Amino acid sequence: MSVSDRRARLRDDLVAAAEARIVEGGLAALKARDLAREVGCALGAIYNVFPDLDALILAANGRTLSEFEAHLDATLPSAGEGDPVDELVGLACAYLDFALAHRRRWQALFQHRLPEGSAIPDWYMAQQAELFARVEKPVARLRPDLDGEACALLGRSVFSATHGVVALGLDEKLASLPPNTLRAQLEILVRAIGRGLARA
Amino acid sequence: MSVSDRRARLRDDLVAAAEARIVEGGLAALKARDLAREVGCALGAIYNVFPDLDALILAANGRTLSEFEAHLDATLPSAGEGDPVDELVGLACAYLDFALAHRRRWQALFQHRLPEGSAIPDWYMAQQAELFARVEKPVARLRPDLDGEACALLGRSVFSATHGVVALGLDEKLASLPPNTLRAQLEILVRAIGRGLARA
DNA sequence: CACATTCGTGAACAGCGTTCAAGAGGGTTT
DNA sequence: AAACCCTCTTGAACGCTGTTCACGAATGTG
Repeated sequence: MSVSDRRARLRDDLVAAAEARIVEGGLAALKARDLAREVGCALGAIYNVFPDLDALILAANGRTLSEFEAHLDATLPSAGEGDPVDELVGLACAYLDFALAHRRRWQALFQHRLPEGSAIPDWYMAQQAELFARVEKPVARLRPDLDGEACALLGRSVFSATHGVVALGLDEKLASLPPNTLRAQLEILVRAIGRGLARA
Repeated sequence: MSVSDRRARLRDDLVAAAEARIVEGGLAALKARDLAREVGCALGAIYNVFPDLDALILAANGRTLSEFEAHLDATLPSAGEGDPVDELVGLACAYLDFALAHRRRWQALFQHRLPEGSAIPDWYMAQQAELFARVEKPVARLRPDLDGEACALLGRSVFSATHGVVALGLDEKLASLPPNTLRAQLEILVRAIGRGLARA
């Protein structure tokens, strides 16, 4: 086996182990020594593949983002056909479903902060942008009068609002809501946003 | 000076020092040894006043919440008089203004997580509930047909949506928006929510 | 087969939150 | 005033963290 093959293998194993630790105990449970033991490598070997643990977490979060996009493709195959408001509600519910199904990994997405000053990789930014684009499309159909940039901003805001409702709804620090209640609230709110945005 | 006076003094000094550290470098910059040096006490003395640093952070965050309520009282003195939608927009803008003016302390409010399993103090939950109540009132005026619980839930959801727009709008991980752009988006979205909720 | 270079290794380092045995101090009783 | 007790204060020490680095092994090359 070549060197770069082993490297790639170790990389995948580490990301998988990181995901497992996140699923089991959240971001706080991700420890370098645990990972090394779990994948059967030396402690220092981690730092041959990733510059630091933040980069490893970013890789794991990238996988979560990809999985969420796959989830959207699977549950919302007919995008761009029906009522734009219904589509926004569908996107929001899909977001909630994914958060509920992969709670810890979803939490890790925004719980993780990079140390002051270090930049987010371009590939990660691009993955986030793809998500915003999904929301942007129905917004553009809802408001054909707005230009591209306005739609992009509005799409981001609608995503942000959705995220806020889900994030605070599941937050244990705020006494998290039962899934059914939360889903009902989300639907009410996103539908209100859609209706409120429809006619300027 | 009595013992409990010194204790109270140390407590206040520690919370003030914690706030200063948060303002200067965020939650991550809050270190026990720095605090001890700053207030001129021994390292262990911190743990005579607070069970751990989480409790100290909670105390600092409690002060931030109180300050935000004072900010609301100061900038929105005439609550319950005008258009409920305008009031929601005013609350949202006040939230944004506070977040901009006290960015690091505001971030600390929700960036901080308690270690798995430990409970949030009642006084902290109560302070959060007061905030939700502020949003609940205009929601109730907007929708007199809803009962108290429905209004409480909806108020929480409107707050969550507002928070989401502000939080992701200022998030460096997402390329944070300029304040003016963010304020415009927030106004558009909250107004849409208000209009969308108005007529069921 | 010999060499050069790269990689894997885990002990070591610096820093963290938290603890605790020991000593100092204030409050109460004699 | 003196002796006592108990609480508070102290900072060294503990266990854990992410990260580094000199060293030995292993790989690719001439």
